[in-house]
Formats: sequence, C-alpha cells, structure tokens
Amino acid sequence: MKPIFTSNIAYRSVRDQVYEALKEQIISLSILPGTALSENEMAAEFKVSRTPIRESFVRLAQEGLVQVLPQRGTLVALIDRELVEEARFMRSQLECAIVELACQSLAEATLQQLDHNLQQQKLSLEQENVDYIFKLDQQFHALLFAGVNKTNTWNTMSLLTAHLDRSRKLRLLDNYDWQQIYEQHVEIVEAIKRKDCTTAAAIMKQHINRGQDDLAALNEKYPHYFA
Amino acid sequence: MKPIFTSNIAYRSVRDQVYEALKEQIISLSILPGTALSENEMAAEFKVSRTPIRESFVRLAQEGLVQVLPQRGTLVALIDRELVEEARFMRSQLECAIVELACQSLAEATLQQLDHNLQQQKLSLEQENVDYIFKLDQQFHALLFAGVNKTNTWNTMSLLTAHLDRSRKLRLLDNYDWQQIYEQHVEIVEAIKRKDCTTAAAIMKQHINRGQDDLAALNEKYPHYFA
DNA sequence: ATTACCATACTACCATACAAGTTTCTCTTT
DNA sequence: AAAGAGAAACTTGTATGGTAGTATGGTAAT
Repeated sequence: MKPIFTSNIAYRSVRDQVYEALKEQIISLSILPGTALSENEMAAEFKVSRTPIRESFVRLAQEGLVQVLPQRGTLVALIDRELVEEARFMRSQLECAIVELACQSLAEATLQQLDHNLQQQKLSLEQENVDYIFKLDQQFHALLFAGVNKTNTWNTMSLLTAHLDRSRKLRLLDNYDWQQIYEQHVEIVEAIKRKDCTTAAAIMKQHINRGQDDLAALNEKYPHYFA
Repeated sequence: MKPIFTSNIAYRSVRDQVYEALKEQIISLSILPGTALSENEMAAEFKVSRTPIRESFVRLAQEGLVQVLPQRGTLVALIDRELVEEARFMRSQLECAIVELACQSLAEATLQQLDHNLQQQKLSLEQENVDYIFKLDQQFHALLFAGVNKTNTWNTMSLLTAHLDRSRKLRLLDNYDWQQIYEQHVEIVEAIKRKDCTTAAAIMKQHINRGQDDLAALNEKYPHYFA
C-alpha cells in the first residue's frame, strides 16, 4: 500500500560525481585554462561511458567553466577578465549586504562556527597549508550567508565567483597574503559581535576588493590562460 | 590551408532549443508547478530522442526549475518561498547598485533604448498585452545592467530570479498593477537622466520589493503550487 | 618549394539499447 | 470484501552505435 521512499538516501549519480570532480580541478587550476577535454578521454579516465561525462560537461558549460565547440572539442574555459571583474562586483555588493544583516541578527550557533573556523584558519596559516586555507576561506563566507538564511544566494553567486576564484588561485601561486586575509576575517567577526554594521561592511568591502589591481599583471604574466 | 571557422555561425543544438522552450514555459506558468515531465513524453512531443531532452533537464535541474527523482520521475519544481524571498533580496541589492552606477555613467545609446522600451511599455499597457509587458519589463532591467557592463551579473542573477518571476506571474494572473510598474520605470529613467542616485536607488528598491507581502496570500490561494 | 586535394582520424551530437529501481495493476489467497 | 504477492508498465541512469562536421597529414600537381 504505502509507496514511501524505499531507498537512495544519498544517492549520487556518476554524472554528479564527475561534475564535482572536474569543477574542483578546474577551479583549483589542477586542470589549466585552455586544456582540451575529450569526452572519450575523460570516459576512459573515469572508467565510465561517455554519457555521464557529456552530461557533466553540459553543467560545466552552463557555468562557463568549459567551452564546447560543436564537432571540434571541449576546452577548459580561459579566464575571462570581464567575468572576473563582474564576479568581484557581485560579491562585493552581496557580501556587504550580508554582513550588515549579520550585524542585526546572527544565530549563536553560527558565531561559534565562525570562531571555530577562525581557529582552524590560524592553525593552517602556521602550517602553511594553502589548499586547506582556501577551503576555510570559502567556508567562512558561506557560513555568513547561511547564518542569515541566504544559502541560495551564496550558491547562485558562486556560479559566477568560480571565475573569480580561479584568478585568485592563480594570484596566490606566487603571492601569499593569507595573513592579511585572516586578520580581516577576525576583524569582521569582531565587528559583527559588536553589531558595528558600518565597520563590518567597510572591512568586507576592502576584503573583497583586495587584489583587484593585480588582474592586469596576472594577464601579462600568464597570457595564455586568459581570454 | 586555412582551417578557420567553416560554418555554424549561429548553430543551436536541439538540447539548447528544448532547454529554452521548456524554461520559457515553466517561468510563464504554461507548465504548472508540480507537473510531471517524462523524458519519453517530451521526446515524442519534440520529435527527438531522449538524449537532448535529458540534457536539457540536467540544465533545468541545475537551476532548480525541475526536480529529478531518480527512477521515479521528473517534476516541474514547486515554487519555493525561500527561493522567492532570496531572489528578491538578491535582486534588490544588485538592481540598486546597478541603478546607482547608471546615474554615474550610462551610454547615450542605452538611454535611447530605455526610452524606446518605455514607449513600447506604454503601448502594450493601453492594449493590455500582458505577456509582452512582462517581456518588456525584463528587457528594461536587462538594459540597465547591459548599460553599465554587467550583463554577466544579470545572467547569473536571473538563474535565481526565475523563481521570483514565477511567483510574480502567478500574482499577476488576478492582480494587474502594470500601471504603477510602468510609472516607476519612468521615474527611474528620469532620475538617471538627472543623475539623481539617491532617488533612483530609492525608487528601484521600492520597485523590486513591491508585492513582497502578497506571497503568503498566494501560497494560501494556490497551495498545491508551493513547496 | 608551394599549393591543392583527399584520405584519415579525430570531435561532439543525437538515437537507440540495456540496466536498475519504482509504481501500479492484477490475480490469488484468506 | 480485504490483503498480499507478483507480474507488468512505467521511471531515470548508463552504455553504445551511427552521423555529420572539423582538423590533420600525406600525396600529387604545379
């Protein structure tokens, strides 16, 4: 009688697994901009058929992370400066609004999570564990959005900021300023605790727009990674 | 010798055509929330195989417009109030920022396009051509974003505001306030021409958040369309 | 040496076949 | 009549085959 859900509590299709794996590699620059991605090649690599590979390409193409040229090939998208600038604009606007909301009301649980995150950041900083810091940085901002019930906003924004992340990653290859980033994170949390909207937003704006001027230099240095 | 691009200046795959057609129908409520979409059915309807249908579903699922239940079926997503609220938040923040940018500098060509758009709005208003007004409204805001070189921001935002559009469409089925919408559009353009940032942003904020309170009533009236 | 041409080996796109899980209906049993 | 078991008709997920367009490399003609 009762159909009810019989299974699949956390079923993840091959398509989604491939999508996530590729996306991670593209954003982290494990796969460099401009690299050719053949359906057959990837199918062989992941030991699956072309179908789930293709469908993951469809998703990545929608986000602009790969470029599909019909009958010619699929490339990891080059870094588009226009996209990077817009991603920064979007992030700047939204993150500032979020942090002001956070000043008005933020769950106690979230504050604890933020503190915990900051502790881990400090640790990773001492250990110079760059990859993990990158993840913690992402998580820090995601926590702020989640804390004011704007998870979907974060997710949507992330579709564009993926491009920004790629340029950030490129920049951080030879220029570490994690110390400053960490300190700004601390200041932001402190301002939130004081409910000091103005300061929090000001630091956030500075925080997001830091490194804005380096983009042209990166383009000079790695011209073949840019569109 | 010269490989060059031999063809396909504006080739659109079946997948993309199906995607666009379905998306339009979902947002315009031609296909109602909760409707079952079978791959086989759609394949028969569009007279193509399941493959391009499936791939269009993948895209729609990524935007949250359809919900794929493995081995069970694919549904047009119900309207999620949380998504609608967040879409409104995101739009409010970004549109206000955009209109302020527009006050600072906007291409003359864009201003003309806006004026032309407003004329058409007025005409459609008199003719009560609702569907076309809806399109013109979209175009009006898209023009503002394009005028300050934030097309990608508009496109990314649209991924979330599609959900908002659906609730707006539902609301407009029995409640026409296009006159007010048109007047606000006029005021916004006038403020931009005066380079009056404050007023422009204020009206825009009001413009975006109009109808915010109706969502609960809609949920009451059409409960089976909501999640 | 250079150019034109053609065969070949790619590519992604679409169609189809098979697999595995879910729902629904029917028939049997009580 | 009600309930349970099982077959059949769905569903989406994955694999594979065929097609058309593109890039490449070799060959022949100039």
